[in-house]
Amino acid sequence: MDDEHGETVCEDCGLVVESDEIDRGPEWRAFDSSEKDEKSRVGAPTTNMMHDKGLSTNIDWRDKDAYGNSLSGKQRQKMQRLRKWNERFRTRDSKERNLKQALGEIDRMASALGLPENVRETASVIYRRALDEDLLPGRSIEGVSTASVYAAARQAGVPRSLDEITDVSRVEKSEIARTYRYVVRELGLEVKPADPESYVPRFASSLDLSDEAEHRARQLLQNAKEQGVHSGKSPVGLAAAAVYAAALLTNEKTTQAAVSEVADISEVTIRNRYHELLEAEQDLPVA
DNA sequence: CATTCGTGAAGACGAAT
DNA sequence: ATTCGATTTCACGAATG
Repeated sequence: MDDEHGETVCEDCGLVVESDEIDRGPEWRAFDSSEKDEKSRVGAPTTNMMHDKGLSTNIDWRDKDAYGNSLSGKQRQKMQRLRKWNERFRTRDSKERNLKQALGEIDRMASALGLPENVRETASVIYRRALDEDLLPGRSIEGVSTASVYAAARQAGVPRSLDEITDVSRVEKSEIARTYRYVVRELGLEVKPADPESYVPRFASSLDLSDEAEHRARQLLQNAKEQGVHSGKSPVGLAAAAVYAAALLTNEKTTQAAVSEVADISEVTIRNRYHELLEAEQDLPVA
């Protein structure tokens, strides 16, 4: 369990046990002149995710030690080497500034979405690569940051829907989607279509459903998968339908409206899908 | 009364051209 | 850049319990 970000999250499945707790941390700083405040100021302070982990240093050019004494020849050479390296980092200043800002955003969004630590790290890595490959020009830092989080969450098997991502991001959905596709393609990232099953725990949890129902939902999905019932269908929709169907099968009270609410999927879609799921279930008797 | 179900028109998206 | 096909959504009314 990890509750350092105000949420109690199951480490391996990403299930959010307690969600609406307060993430106390300092107010986030202003980003730039175009800072459009309003929504989502829920970021936790970042220490270990700073762009350089707080290790950047300034090295004086004089060959004196902290007491003002001159340095020996050996020491002097050592200092030269250090300066060289330090300078090397400094010349990357513009990129570093981007990184710093982007990582802050990534951390903020991941925190707001209750994503585990490893996802943030993955997102950071993706962003760094994007930066290294000069994918930034023409695209907003915000957009790429968001896309990185989206991709990272999917790769880690704890996907968040595009809508959920959009809620905590500062850019529009269409741009996120566009940037995401671009980044995935350019970086050759391997992201399989989201697995509907990975949404199940979260939905079931939000609806207070039994473990049995949750398990049932998974079965329905696996079943559907084998029969190729999905394909072109929204993974989130399938997950929502499976959860609803499972609730019915285990006689637990839930309405389409409730599922629709937590999954952010229309009732109509849930209806269509869960009919398909149940049909698939019949054609293939439980093994 | 609440919930579920089905429909048809409209929008969004991806693929193909 | 536009067109096409499939999917999802919205709004509504009917049926079900």
